[in-house]
Amino acid sequence: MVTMKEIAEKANVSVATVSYVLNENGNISEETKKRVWEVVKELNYRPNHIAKSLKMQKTNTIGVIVEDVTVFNAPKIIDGINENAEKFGLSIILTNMRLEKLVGNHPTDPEKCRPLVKKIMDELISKQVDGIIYIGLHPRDVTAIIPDVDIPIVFVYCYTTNAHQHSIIYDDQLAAYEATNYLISKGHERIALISGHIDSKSAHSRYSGYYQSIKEHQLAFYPGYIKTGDWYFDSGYTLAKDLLQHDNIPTAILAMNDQMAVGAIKACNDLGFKVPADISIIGFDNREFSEYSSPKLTTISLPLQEMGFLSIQAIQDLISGSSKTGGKLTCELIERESVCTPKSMKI
Amino acid sequence: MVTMKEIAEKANVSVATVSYVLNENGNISEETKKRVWEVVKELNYRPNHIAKSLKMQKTNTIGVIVEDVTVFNAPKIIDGINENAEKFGLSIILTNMRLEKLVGNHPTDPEKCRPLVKKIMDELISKQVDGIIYIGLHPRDVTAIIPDVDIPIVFVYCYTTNAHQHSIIYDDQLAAYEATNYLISKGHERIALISGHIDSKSAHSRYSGYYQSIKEHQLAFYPGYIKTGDWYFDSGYTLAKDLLQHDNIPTAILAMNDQMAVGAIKACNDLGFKVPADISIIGFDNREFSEYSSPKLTTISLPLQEMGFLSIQAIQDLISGSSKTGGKLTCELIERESVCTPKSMKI
DNA sequence: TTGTAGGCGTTATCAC
DNA sequence: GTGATAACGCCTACAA
Repeated sequence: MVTMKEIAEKANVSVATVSYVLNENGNISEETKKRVWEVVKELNYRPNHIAKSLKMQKTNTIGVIVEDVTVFNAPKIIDGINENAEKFGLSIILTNMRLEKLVGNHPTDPEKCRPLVKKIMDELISKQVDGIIYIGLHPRDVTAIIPDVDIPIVFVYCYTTNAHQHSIIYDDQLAAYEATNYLISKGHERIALISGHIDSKSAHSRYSGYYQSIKEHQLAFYPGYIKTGDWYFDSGYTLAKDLLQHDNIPTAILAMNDQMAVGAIKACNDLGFKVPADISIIGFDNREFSEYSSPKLTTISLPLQEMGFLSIQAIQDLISGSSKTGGKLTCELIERESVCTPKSMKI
Repeated sequence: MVTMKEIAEKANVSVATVSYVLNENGNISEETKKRVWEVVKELNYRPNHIAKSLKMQKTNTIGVIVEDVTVFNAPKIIDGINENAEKFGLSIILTNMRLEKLVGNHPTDPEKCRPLVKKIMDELISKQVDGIIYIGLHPRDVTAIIPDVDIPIVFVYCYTTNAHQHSIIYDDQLAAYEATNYLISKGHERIALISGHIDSKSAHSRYSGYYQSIKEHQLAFYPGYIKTGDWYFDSGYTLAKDLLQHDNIPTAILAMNDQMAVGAIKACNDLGFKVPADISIIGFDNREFSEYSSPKLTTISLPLQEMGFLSIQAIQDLISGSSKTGGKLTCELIERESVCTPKSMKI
């Protein structure tokens, strides 16, 4: 490895001078500058960030902890982080907890997770990262999992109740509210809901949004229209069948994720209902496969890339001590082919 | 930040002694060890990896360059990297080139890419990474893109002709060969192929595998059964329609990726052919959505996680100078619902 | 305008 | 058994 010392010798100056010209501070004559730069190019010198970090007590590096990279939200969030990190000249050390492999789809047990997170954070702090971004597997309160460390942390796709830490989340309730509004605006009055696990924060918020819209439009609320699934395809399939095999069939179904929505589409097909002619279906999450269903699924897109992008801004704010505004991000409705005006409304 | 010096003072020993007990080398009395450890716990000391790296001239860190994290292959490869990196005690610095955003789906222009890669590699080398893993967007020769640097590099999901660098790839030809064999074993004799871009290395290899199988089984080779698409859903749809609206309709279609396979399924449905009863369809890549199609798509699974896992092994071999065995990884056939025995064979 | 020297937190050599 | 002390590569007062 070529060092400043070697540059200095070859250019007949001191290391200090080399440092000055490299960092473009200090008062150095054009003459010397030129000579130093020539040697730098010639020897293909690359500054040693490790040494610099040690001296400066700053690494310009952010530790990113992902609960699981293979989960659908992670890549886009990471992409957003990268995009903005580059603008700030920050590097990313990525640690993947592989949580889904470790605990499966079960609710994450704080007692098991905490030591894991603690170990990873200690490691990151040892590496002198300037801050940490923590990307959750699903939206939930992770306060109980996070050890008490003295370093800026920003949570993405999950949140904490610690006031001095920031959380970047999106507005589940608003999204479900708008999805329901959209259905109503198309003329639907009998709208069923296929929910995810009832103990899930998201499911709860999305339900609230649905309910809010129904009430605001003074539509009848049928408890029988609320079905609770488990987020998976099969539950969407069986619950939709349920809905379609009883009296008072709904004209539209709002599913709380795309898997269940696609399952619902299959149920309709199997039972001889056409989507969307006979029944409209709307999903949630805008997963990649929602574009490949027949009909293509109308759904809600989550602001994942934006969340990643903002998390870098937030961590910078935390590091530099400037105050930070909160606020939830909003989702976007993606209109495709699985929703239309109900039959009864048609001319 | 608490340092060894502070530990030393509080424990009434020298820094050297602290170092000895922390690293468990040197001959230190149990007495002193105990005293030092107590202070370490008490002050919650964390070693400074930056200082250590500087001294040891080794960071135990691998730079991972991903051409695009949001592309389907990346998360699983990264997951494999993480899994094995943890076992070796290695950290990962992740850099995302975001290539797809920058150059789109066009063939990557070496003249544009090279400076980009050069910049990223210089940055990584400045950070003193012990080696670099480069994850490609799609399988291709990236030799022209890679600057000449003196650090171990392993390529994943792409390859180079440089002898001193390793590439981790899977066997496209074998996979297509086996997919075709599978169709033939089910009794199919008229098997059409929906190919990707003809200038793609993968498309070429997969075609070879298909051809090899047809020939080995002494089946007739109809050039009219070979259709060239562009990897997207729509091309699968229109090309399958082509195939089904002319004479001598095939009994099975091998599509070179899942998007086109799903497009082909839709074409069959629209034309009144049942999948798989009238026509069998097999895809490639085992994308997430292949599980949500109706019928569920039979396809080829790529060993992505394994490739990531092995890349860490390979980079370690390169770093430690031990020789390394090459060899392509094999894919796995995922049997689902889109293939069955052709009608003519049924009782 | 340039050079000297101290120090960032470690490890390791040598002396005691 | 333990302690000084010199690096590792860089930055930056301060001196010249």
